[in-house]
Amino acid sequence: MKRNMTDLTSRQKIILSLIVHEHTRTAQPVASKTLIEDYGLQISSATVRNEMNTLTELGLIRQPHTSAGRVPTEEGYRFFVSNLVQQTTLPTATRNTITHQFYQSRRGLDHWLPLAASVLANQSQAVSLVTAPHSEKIAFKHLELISTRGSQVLMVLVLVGGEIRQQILALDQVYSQESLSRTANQFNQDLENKAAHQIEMLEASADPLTQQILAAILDQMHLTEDLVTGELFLDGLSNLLSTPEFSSTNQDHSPLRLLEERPLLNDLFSRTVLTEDIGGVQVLIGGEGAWQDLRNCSVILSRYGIQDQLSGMLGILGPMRMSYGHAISAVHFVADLLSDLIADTLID
Amino acid sequence: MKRNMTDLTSRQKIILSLIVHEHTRTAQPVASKTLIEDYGLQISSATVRNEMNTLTELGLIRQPHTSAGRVPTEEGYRFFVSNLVQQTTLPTATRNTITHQFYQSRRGLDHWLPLAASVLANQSQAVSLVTAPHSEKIAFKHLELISTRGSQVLMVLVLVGGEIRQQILALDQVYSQESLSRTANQFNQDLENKAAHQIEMLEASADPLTQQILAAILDQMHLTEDLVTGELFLDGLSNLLSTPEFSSTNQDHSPLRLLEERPLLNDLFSRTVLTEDIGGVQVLIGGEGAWQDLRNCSVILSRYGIQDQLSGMLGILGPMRMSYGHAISAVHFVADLLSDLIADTLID
DNA sequence: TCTTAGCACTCTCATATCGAGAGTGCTAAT
DNA sequence: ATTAGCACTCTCGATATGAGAGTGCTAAGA
Repeated sequence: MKRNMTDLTSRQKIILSLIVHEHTRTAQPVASKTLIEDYGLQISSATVRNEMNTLTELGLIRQPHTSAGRVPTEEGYRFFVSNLVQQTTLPTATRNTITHQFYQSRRGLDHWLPLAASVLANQSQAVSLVTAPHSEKIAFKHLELISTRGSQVLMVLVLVGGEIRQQILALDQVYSQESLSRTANQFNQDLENKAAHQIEMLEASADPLTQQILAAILDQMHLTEDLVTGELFLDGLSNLLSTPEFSSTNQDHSPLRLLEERPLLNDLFSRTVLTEDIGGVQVLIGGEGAWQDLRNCSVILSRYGIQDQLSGMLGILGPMRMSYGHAISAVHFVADLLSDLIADTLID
Repeated sequence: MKRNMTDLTSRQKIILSLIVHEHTRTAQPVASKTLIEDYGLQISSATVRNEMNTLTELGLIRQPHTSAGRVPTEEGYRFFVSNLVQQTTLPTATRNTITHQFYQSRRGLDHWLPLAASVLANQSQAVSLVTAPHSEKIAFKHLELISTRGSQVLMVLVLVGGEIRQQILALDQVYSQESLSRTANQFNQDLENKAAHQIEMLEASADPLTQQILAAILDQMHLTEDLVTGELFLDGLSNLLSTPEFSSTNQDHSPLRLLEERPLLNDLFSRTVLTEDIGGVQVLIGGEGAWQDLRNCSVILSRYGIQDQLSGMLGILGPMRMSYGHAISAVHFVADLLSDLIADTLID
């Protein structure tokens, strides 16, 4: 039973908003009296209680026990996020500070991604996660073969989009750096911008070195890989742990399992933001029935990068009681910022 | 007041060992009766109590309150680790399983390091941490310049040891891939195996492209960088959190701060294993007075890699109450294993 | 019909009390 | 030196109690 805008009077919306806001602040059930005192409502507490009753019947809030204040339910948060949350943009000062940090740091994803994680964690006071971006269409850009010791060779493969793969190859015999370079250059001429299936259709060479390298290249390109095979940047773990939801005795660390187990993360990503276009922010409240581990958590995710070329995921994971307005803005802003930075340095 | 082997009778040593063992198992204070019942000691509980008294006076164990069993003190653990811990090698079956996992996985650090972290976490039931290895003497091995878009160039710099640095350069004008390759090849001939200070002494070139690239190379090589600037692999966080020490209400998440803040980690590393030769395992119990954050934790660290060439750190962080024998063996074994693997694929 | 003052009612939480049980330290006997 | 026996101490869970918070309901007022 999905509620929409029109099911609630504007006063009910205000009260729900205030409950969410106050509960987010204090982590305590919210009493009718608190509402009129702290927010200066021009109605009596009895009226507020009546409205609360209605909201409770609608399943948007609940009382932990008979004589306690109210707490938003999962549904309540969903309604709030869908219909009531405002301020979809970060304060200008904050935006400037963050932007500054990015442009001040050394150029390159290896600095930007941890920074993004750190910014997200600080802004949201939750755990942040950022995956390295991943080429969407995997195509050959450049190859380099570096002789190391004996028959061992370091292969550096650059894909269109800028992803770099490295691998140590044990070849059948010792080759000179010269012949390695010659072979690499040949590949660079022949394979530029070609995808794996195009490369496979090319005529096979008789040269054993070429054969071995080609096999390795295709091998690397076929590692279509899950989204989070690459690096994953986490930050703000202590934020999550110091939250009352996790400190209380009824310990439940299952949300953290999600962060440690790549398959779970992959599942989460592929069933949410992966289906979205870049730029859209998705909010998952309480696991949405699908992720038992996220029972008491909310996740805010976005894809970033360049559509159809290079993209990654970023987002935050926090207790269900969180500042959705701010958190969503932060995720949105950082995703856009990273996308812009990547666009500036895209390798195509 | 440092105790050594000879300060304790052999029976006292046995009792201390048993207390450590039992407490590690149950996380509870150990009673004299438990000891004789569960471990079949041929003496009475009263005798055990007398010995316990002595050990208490020596500061090796303590009682949480008047009528409770005994718990090892920090000092007690230190004595145990220094003098009593046995079995410095993992069971053969375990060793084989682990080795198999490594040789079965795809070749390369990017697979080995996370695997090492995972193995350590599983074996120790604690948090594991593994840093990517780092060249000890930074020297030029190979350079590649790849034209991307406009005046932007992707620079891939391979250092002796196999470390790969990449950077996007914004050059003063557009250069053809051909001239980029020519310049790169020139560098490859001139700079092979040279360290930064040797490169600086070379005669400056008048060519603007060469100048820009050289500056970027030196810039990268001068990033002497802290040890853990590179990737850091963590695993087993949930192990630590599900431990009674962390679940209890007297929450203290400070140990986790250590894992999130690079400067702290750097400090820890540089003041411990960095001073050791590769292969030695260091055990820090209760922060050893220097790290307040580690008050109730123990850390077992080792350096791995190739002496004077390429090395990284790995280890575990767990509650002070841990299976030191097993944990130390695990750290030792994984470090050696990684060192061997790296030796096989070293780029020199 | 909507609002609100007033009040009884319920439930939590902090505090105090209590007894059982665990485990010790000590003493005296072996 | 060891140990049986016992008094003693302290924790911990159970039980009781009272204050206070917050509600729901009722009846009066707008």
